[in-house]
Amino acid sequence: MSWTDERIDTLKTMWEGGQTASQIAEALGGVSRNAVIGKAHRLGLQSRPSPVKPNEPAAPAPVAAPAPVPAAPEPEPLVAAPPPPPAPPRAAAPVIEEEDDEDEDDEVVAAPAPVREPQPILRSVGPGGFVRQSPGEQQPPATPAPPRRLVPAKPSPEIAGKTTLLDLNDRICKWPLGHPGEPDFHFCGEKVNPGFPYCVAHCGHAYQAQLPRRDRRPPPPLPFGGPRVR
DNA sequence: CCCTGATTCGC
DNA sequence: GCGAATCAGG
Repeated sequence: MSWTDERIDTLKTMWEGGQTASQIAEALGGVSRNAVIGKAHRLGLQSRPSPVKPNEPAAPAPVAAPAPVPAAPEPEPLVAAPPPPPAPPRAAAPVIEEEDDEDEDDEVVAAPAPVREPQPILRSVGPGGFVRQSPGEQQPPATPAPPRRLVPAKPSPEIAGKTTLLDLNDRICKWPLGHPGEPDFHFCGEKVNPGFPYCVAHCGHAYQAQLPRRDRRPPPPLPFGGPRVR
């Protein structure tokens, strides 16, 4: 990944908006926290209350004086709807993200976490084309009116015979094929390489020796069938 | 441990 | 210019 104007812009906006380097890195995708910090400095964005460095006086302690909070937490729209000013969310499909995949999970089960998103909320789109959600912006699961009776969901025909999420266990390869949300999204399902979450073949893709940079070869194939093409 | 940003330095 | 490694504080 390179620093395109667009990405630099996102970096600036988020950095100035008070997002942490980690958050920015994740939003941008394909870069590390360090990369973000390094770039921020090179851009002259420097400074910003560092937990390590002593800070200028002047500003009254932000911690002791929390801003008045509205009685009820305002429900945040699922899709970023930042007030007029700041940059719009980056809705564009990801462009060939390199490495970095990390665990894209956790997002569903997140507990009530302290909201720490001050300003504009920029989000990225995950490898599967889904919109990422920060832990702080969970929508309490709406409790829909219970249906009159529950009918067992029948698997779509496309998925017949495929390894679905529900079929996963410790012994079968969890390498995803296709894109989450699509009707035929499924998992490899081969017998795993013992001790690994993937079969032998997919382990070959997932784990690669860390070579000196100079000697690194091709961009590793991505899980999720690669970036979505629209 | 986790997190944070700052800095260094080989590439 | 880039970012991993490292440092140092919370």
